Amino acid sequence: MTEDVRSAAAPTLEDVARAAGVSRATVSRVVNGVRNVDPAIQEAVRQAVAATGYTPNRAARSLVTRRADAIALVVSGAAADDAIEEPAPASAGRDAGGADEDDEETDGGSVSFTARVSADPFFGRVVTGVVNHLRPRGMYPMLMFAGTARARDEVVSYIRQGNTDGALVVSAHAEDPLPSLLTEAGLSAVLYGRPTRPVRISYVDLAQRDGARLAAERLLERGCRRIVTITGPLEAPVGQDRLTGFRETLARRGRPEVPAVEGRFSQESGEVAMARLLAEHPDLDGVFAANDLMAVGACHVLREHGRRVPEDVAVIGFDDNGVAAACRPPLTTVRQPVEEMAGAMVDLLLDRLARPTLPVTSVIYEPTLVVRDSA
Amino acid sequence: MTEDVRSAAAPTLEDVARAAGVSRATVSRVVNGVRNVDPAIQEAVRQAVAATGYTPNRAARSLVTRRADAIALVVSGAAADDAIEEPAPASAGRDAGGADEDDEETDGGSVSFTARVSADPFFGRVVTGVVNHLRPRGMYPMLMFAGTARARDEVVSYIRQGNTDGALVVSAHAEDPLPSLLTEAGLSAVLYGRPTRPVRISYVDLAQRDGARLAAERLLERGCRRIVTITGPLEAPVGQDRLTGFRETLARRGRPEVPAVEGRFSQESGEVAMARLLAEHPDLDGVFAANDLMAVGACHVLREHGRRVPEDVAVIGFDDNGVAAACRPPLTTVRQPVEEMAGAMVDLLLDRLARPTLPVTSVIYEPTLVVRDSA
DNA sequence: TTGAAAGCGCTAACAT
DNA sequence: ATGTTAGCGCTTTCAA
Repeated sequence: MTEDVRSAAAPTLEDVARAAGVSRATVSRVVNGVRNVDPAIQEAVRQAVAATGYTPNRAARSLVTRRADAIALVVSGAAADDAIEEPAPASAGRDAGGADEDDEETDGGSVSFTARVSADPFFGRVVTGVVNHLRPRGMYPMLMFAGTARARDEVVSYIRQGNTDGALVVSAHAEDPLPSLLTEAGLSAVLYGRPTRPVRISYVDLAQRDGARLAAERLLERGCRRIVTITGPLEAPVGQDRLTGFRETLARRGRPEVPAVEGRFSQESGEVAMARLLAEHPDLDGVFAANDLMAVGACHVLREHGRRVPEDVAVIGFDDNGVAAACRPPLTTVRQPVEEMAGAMVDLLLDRLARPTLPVTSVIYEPTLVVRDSA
Repeated sequence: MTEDVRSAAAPTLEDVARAAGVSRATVSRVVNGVRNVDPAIQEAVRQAVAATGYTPNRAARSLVTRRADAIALVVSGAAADDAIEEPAPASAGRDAGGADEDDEETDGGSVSFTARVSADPFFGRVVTGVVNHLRPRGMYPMLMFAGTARARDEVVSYIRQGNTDGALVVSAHAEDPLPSLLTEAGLSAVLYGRPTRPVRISYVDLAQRDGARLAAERLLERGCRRIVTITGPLEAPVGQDRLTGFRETLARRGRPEVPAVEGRFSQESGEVAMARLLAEHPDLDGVFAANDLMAVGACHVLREHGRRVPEDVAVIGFDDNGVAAACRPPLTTVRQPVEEMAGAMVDLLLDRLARPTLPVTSVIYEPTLVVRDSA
């Protein structure tokens, strides 16, 4: 009973005020860094805060400020029509032991969506970038998935209710109604990647075409004569831009024809595309895959068809995720500084929240070519 | 001015009460599903809620209930001494373009920690499992990383301040002071994986030794004569348990000697370990790697040494992450139903929060062997 | 520059 | 079964 510091109810502004011999209002001002407070008093308050171990009650603050002091990080991206989603892969029998209701709660589409998300290191990089950049500000993101129309609506209404002050959204590479929904609802949001349709919304993006150009030039330098490409989903801006940039560069160098097969950014889709390209163009000697996962798939298929990488066929990926360095051979790829870009999203959103009048902006990063062994 | 439904301040309990012709308290009761409310009135209130588009203000509710209605999902796990962390890998020059302050804000250790986290699909699976299981309950987790002592302290105090009602913690496979800190602070938490030291805390785990047994039996069945293993970090329970289970089974079958090299669960560490095992035991014909990432690394090294998998050497992994199926050859592995287990963590925590008197419990899942081509 | 006081929207006694 | 009322801890006019 000597130290009544512990386990007592959390100290309030009132307690600090009493300890410092001032009013609640003054303490509040000091805590919130408002000017016009006598330095001496300021110091006294600080002491009292330290002595009492005071820490503001967020709920109380939110109630009056009408801000949540929290932001959402939503991984979105199913097509407008969720029926397009692939069915969950048939795998070995389910294990016993637990919450089977899980399957009922999670609507079909969502399963493959989240599987895709956890399979692509890209999302992990965005998430870590955001979390790390938010941490110094004492904030943590609420993580949400919007893989189905229903989930999307829930996310929007959750945010509308003021549970978060804004949203960071990273689309799973497909046309996505979420950005529009958010802005229409008057909510602050920042995107990773430019929106499909022109929406008045801030975003962070990579100069995709420049990246594709880098890849094309590298392949050309190596003297590749028969170059092909595995694209991303063409209904998404990333897919389009990488293809366009690649083709333009090649065209300018006198190669107007570039065989292309569309992939879905998964390793498997890369394998399928590579097999097809190989069948149609047995003489190919250079491949640009629109992301690393597909490039890895391409390498596997090439090897299985007896082609050596890079001796027979040069391969270049995109992203520079961990898989690129771990691949055999290590993948030459176009690096996208995902973590930094995610950090920029945070800054953009926080700025916007601080001054809502700020205009919508976008920041574009430049890609770099990371040369390893595959090309 | 006709429809004043929109853009007016959010409707409050008061508004609903007025619309329904009852008191605030009654509306509150209905909204919160408290008994003792006349069915007719209940219906009237519901109508009013729908008509006004009312939705509770969380801040106000939290202020009085003293619950945040939010939970934390913390990915933890640096060793007690953060200095142990590896330096960030030296890679190609940094790109221009942005927030360089990021490096100053993020202390050294954290970089490699988060890199490791985003590289292992395991974490992604936990996260998606949690998010998907929480969604039907209208909740979203606040995501935090505790890769350094500082980050860890911030996480603990954030939770202590009542910003979340409890925490789900998944340790990055190493001894971790976080569980103790949390319980000592009287906070509700549930772990993924049993704690290193016996702490009175609920957790969800896999029957690790059974999983290792499955792998051992498979290798034996295939007629492997010289079996080795690449373990996980031995200071972590997972690492220990998988090794112990593996050795015990083999010993019972008359193979007391099992060469083992310790890995760190990364692909690269798997490669290094495999190379060493190959050098020391050129006659090996069966490998059990304590996770899929290391198994993939092992496959690479084996191939580079001219060994065919599975013809010359059989390889078995653990986890059944996406990489296992994508590997060449597809990996035979011990499946851990990570998403389900993450869902179980959610249930455990939510139960605990609902009835704090509930005893600490643990639920153990059974692993299954997924046979593919590598063994 | 500081203090007094009025709520923010909600829940939970308590009274009816 | 329903209503009345007293705050939860904080910010923010408004006076002084």
